[in-house]
Amino acid sequence: MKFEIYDTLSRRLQPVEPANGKELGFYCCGPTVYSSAHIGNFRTFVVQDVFRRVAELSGVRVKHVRNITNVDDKTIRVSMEQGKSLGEFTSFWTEKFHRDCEALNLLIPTVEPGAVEHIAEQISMIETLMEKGIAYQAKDGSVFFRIEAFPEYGRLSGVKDRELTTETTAQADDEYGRDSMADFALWKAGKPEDGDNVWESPWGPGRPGWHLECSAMSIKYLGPSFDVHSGGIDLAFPHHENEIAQSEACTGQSFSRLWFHVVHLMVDGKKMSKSLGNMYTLADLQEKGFHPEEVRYGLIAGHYRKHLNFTLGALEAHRSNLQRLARLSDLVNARANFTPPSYRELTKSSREEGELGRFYPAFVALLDNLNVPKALGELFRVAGDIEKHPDTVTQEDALGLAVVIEALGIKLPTLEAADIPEEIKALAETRLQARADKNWAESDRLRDELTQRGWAIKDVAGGYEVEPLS
RNA sequence: GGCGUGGUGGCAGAGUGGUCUAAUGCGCGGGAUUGCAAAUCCUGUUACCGUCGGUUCGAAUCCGACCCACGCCUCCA
Repeated sequence: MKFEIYDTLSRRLQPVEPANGKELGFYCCGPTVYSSAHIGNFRTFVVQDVFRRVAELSGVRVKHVRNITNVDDKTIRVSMEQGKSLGEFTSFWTEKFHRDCEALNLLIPTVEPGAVEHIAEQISMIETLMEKGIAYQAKDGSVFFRIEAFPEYGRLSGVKDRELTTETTAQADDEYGRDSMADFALWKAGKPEDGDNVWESPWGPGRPGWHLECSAMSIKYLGPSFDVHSGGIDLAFPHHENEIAQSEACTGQSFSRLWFHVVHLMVDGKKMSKSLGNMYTLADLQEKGFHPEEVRYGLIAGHYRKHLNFTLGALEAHRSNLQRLARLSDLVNARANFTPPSYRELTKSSREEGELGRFYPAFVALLDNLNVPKALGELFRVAGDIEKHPDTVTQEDALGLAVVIEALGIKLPTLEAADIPEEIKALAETRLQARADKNWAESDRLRDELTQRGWAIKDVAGGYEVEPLS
């Protein structure tokens, strides 16, 4: 079975394989670093991470490029409001983003270029487009891409003749002096409110348009024509449409071969929005006592091409699933006398049927357009069999489980005891004695006290186990 | 208005012509265990698949209409 993904461009499943036969060029539109990314943003990044893992575990080498948008209207505006330099401001949020990525067990991209470090490349693309007569400078000094000059425009999103259909176009012609309202900015002329955040260019001081950075950086690191480009569904139009137009017009070659888009996350059945107060960040959820692994599980638990309804209740359910998987993994590895190889090690070969034992169907579900829910179903179905008949575990089962868990990027909770503070230990010991004395009232009182202090106690044969309540 | 996606049990979420009275997880019921719990284990939990028609020997799965929800339509993943 080959890895296939639904391609927005051709509107059908397409095999995921490198055109050059060696390495898959994979570009993801990264975050704009002006605040904490929210879980909706992370749904996209986590799905892209699973995509990469599945590709690598099926034997495809991946060059993963994900940009950081560290110069745009918002980063400039907010940094100015806070009286910080753009660099200082965006570094802060970039680091925050990296910490969240790590917590969510995202693989680090092969290259993570920042827009502001690639202004020269962007200017060079604009120059080419100017030479070809596809770009023009408007009266306010900005440079625009002439959509008329690119007849293919609209292929990805199916949007055509947009100026006739949008309401916003009817009003407000020409604040910038564009030839057509549909034309988009390649270079934005500097304005007084931009402060020092302007760069020199042949068209005067200003900054690159947002769409351009992805074209410039993907072409720089993956070449004019590469394999896969991905982002949130909202980016399909206009961002990706514009990327295709400017890139292909500039290089004369076809841009990304495949496109896959991740559908938006809903929270409690509604679109996330500031006014509804349901725009969770990872930190928000951690404050509520949830672990990043549970959040990751929640973000992949629905198929990426459908709305995912994210709820706190579901998050609680995931905790027990993760614990069950951890127990299963221990059981399987012990039975098969198997030590799970590292992720790196696992990606060194492709996966054939038979090699993954009973977990092969779960992996196949992932190869089939990243069907994570189906994969989880298959995973738990086999889990049930194994729990009932542990003696049937094989080497292949053990490898299969390891591969599937790595493909999903699931970090299993450790089953070992956490560090227990002395006073908690003392309470537990006292309770053990009370139980030995059959002093149930005292024993229950001590259990309540432990609970109040945030610890759960379980009685096991001849002793107890304590663990932090989460 | 244009383009697009989806409506499956208490919740989440697979399933795209027959083995579907529909996977899986959570929840819930019963039992074992426990001083009582928790955790764990066993066991049960019969959704007719938005509505109405149509095609077919046969549809959750195909077609049509309608209802509803959601997304994109200039910088929001």
